Amino acid sequence: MSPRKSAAEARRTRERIVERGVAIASVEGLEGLTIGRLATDLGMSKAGILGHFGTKETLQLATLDEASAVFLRVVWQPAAHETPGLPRLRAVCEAWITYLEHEREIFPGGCLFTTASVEFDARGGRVREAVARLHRLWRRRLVGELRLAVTAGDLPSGTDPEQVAYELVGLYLALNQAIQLFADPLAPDRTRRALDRLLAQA
Amino acid sequence: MSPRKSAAEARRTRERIVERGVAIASVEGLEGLTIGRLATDLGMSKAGILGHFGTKETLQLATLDEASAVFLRVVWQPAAHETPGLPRLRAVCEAWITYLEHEREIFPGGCLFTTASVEFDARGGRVREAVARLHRLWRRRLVGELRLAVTAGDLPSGTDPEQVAYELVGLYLALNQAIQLFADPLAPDRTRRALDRLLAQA
DNA sequence: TTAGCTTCCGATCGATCGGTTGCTATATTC
DNA sequence: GAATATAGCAACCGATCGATCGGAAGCTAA
Repeated sequence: MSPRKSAAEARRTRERIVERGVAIASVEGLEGLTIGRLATDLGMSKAGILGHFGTKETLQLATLDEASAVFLRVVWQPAAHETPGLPRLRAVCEAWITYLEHEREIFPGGCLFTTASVEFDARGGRVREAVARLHRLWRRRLVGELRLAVTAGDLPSGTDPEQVAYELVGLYLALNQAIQLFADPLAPDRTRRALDRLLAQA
Repeated sequence: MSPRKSAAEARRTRERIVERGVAIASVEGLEGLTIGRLATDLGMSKAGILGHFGTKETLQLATLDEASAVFLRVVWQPAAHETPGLPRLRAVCEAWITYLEHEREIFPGGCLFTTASVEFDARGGRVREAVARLHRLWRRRLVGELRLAVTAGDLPSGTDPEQVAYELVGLYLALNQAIQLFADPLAPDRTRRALDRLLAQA
C-alpha cells in the first residue's frame, strides 16, 4: 500500500519512530517499548518499523541515542556558553533541575537514563553497555567542570572532583524519585539547598 | 498429579514462590517477573502458582512485601538495639551500605525497591502505591532518627531532618547505581565520606 | 467413614511478543 | 528509459504472556 518513500521521507519516518520510542520508553522502559505498540501509535505495520532497525536491540540503542541528544540539548547546551568551571557547573545544575521538573513535557515518564540505568543494571548486552557508557560520559563531564573549578580557585584545593560528582549524581537521582514517585514540589528547592552546601565554599 | 498438600505445606509452597519471585524480580523487574518463569523455576504449573495469588498484581504485591521484610531484617534489625538517635542512625547507614554491597547474595539483581521505584514511578495502580508507601515509610523512619539526634544534641539544632533524609536517600541511590551499573569498588567508601560530611557535626 | 474443601495439574484461551517472508510501488541510478 | 534498490504493507511464524477451566488427589472436619 504505502510504497517506497524518498530517502528524505524515510529519514523523517525513522525520526518519528525514534521520537515516539523515547516517549514510550520513558514510561514503559526500554524493554516495555514494543514494536507493536510503536506500529499502532504511528499507524504503521510492525515490519515497517523493524525495517529501519533490523532488531529490537538496535531500536533500543537508537532510542537511547535520541534520549542522550535531548538530554544534552536541554541540560548542557543552555549552559555551554558560561565560563568553564564553577559558573558553568552551576548553570548546568540549574538546567538539570529544570529538566527534571519539566521532563513530562519532554519524556512523559521521566528521565529515560535513570529508568534505563536501573532497568539494565542487572543484565548483560549492548544496551547495558550503552547505558553505562552514557552515564560514564556525563559523570566525566561533571568531573571535568569540577576540576576546572578547583584549579580556578572556586573550590578548595582539597576538593575531590570524583567525590563531588558522585554526590551530585545522587542528588539528582533523589530529585528524580521525589518528582516521579512522590510528586514532591519541595524537592527542587531541597536539591538547590544541598547543591549550595556541596558547592558554595568559594 | 501433585494433589492437595496440608495447610502447612501450602504455606511453605507460597513462601517458596515469593522467595523465588523476589530473586527474579530483582533482576527482571516486577513486570518482568512472569508466571511461566516462576513455574519453570519451581517445577510447578502456572495454575499452581497463580492459585496462591489470583492475579499477577497480587503476586507482585506479595513479592514487594517479602522484599520489604528482607530489607528491614538486614538493614534495620541489626541496628535496632543501638541507642536511638545518631548512634542508631549511624548503625543503620553502615548496615545499609553492607546490604547494597552484598545484595547479590540476597537479591541477585540489586535492591528491589530502587528497581520497583523507577519501574512504576510513571504508572498507576496498586503496585505503584505500595512502592510509594514503602519508600515513604522508610524515609519517615530516617527522619524520626534524625529528629532524635537533633533533640539529643548530636546534630546542630538548625538541622532540617527532612532535608538530611532527602540527601541520605540520594547517597544510597548513587551507591546502588555505582555498584550495579559500574561495579565500582570505591563507591562504599565514597558513601561513607559523604555520610561523615552530612552527619558528623556533633 | 464420608463429604467437602483446597492445592495443584494439564489443557486451553485470546492476545501479544519479536521477527520473517513475499510483495508492491516508487526513487534512484545507470 | 531500463534496471536496481528500497520503504512499507499484509500475512504469518513459533513462543510466551496472563488467565481460566475441569478434574484429580489428599487433608480436614463432621
